[in-house]
Amino acid sequence: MLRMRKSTVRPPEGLCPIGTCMQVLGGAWTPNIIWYLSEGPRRFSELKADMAPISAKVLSSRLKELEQKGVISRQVLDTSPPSVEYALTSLGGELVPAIRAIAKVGYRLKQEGGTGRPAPR
Amino acid sequence: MLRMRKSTVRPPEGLCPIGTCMQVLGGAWTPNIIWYLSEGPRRFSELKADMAPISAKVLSSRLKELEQKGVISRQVLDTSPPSVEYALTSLGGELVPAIRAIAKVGYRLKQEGGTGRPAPR
DNA sequence: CTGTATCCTGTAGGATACTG
DNA sequence: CAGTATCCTACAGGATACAG
Repeated sequence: MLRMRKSTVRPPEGLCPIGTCMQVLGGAWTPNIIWYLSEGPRRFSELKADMAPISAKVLSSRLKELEQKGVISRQVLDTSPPSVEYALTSLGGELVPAIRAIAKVGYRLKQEGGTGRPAPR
Repeated sequence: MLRMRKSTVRPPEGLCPIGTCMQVLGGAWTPNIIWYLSEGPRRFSELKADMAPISAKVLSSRLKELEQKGVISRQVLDTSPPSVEYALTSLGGELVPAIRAIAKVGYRLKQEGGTGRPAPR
């Protein structure tokens, strides 16, 4: 259900700095995770709910990756039942402007829908 | 050769604006294309060379997609042999800051390499 | 030079079931 | 609740060959 478009997101890395970062937000849902965490810390199930049809497996692995890269932090709260809170690290916070920039253009793109005005050279 | 990491890049779109834009720069190499075009118009073979091991097929389809979305323009110059010049449209130009933001964080990410300082809450 | 047509493969990620 | 373990498959994209 909900087949998602795939794409390779790892150009050689040496070419330009893009690759490096795309490795971070290249994964499916990754930008969304950052997005939602930018509004404040959030628990696993909350994120899961936020992101509707994401599978636990994928959410879990994206979170693990991001944690390992120092983009988010994971804190186990010893409540019962146990809950885990994820939050952006300061490094992760730096991604937010980038994400917002992307989102901003996303809007325009959706509006213009492919008008394709020639470049203003 | 040069196996590239794949990832789905199309979260439901309704969730947050990210999806919309990730559809644009989600494809492999796509950010790089924008990146190189941001330095000025460029021909097919130049881009191909810029991006080293990209296959003609992929470059071609990415370019076609981007053109269709109004992000780049394609102009056939009637030289002999014929050459084609690609350039960012004004809309495409708006992607550049986003890309740069991504690139910027890319550097940091590479440097810090996963220090993972806890969030400053 | 600028692509398109095929064929083939790896792998991201969905579904589902199960654990602490 | 917060995951992990399996199994499975669609599809992005590499290689190669060919075309205008």
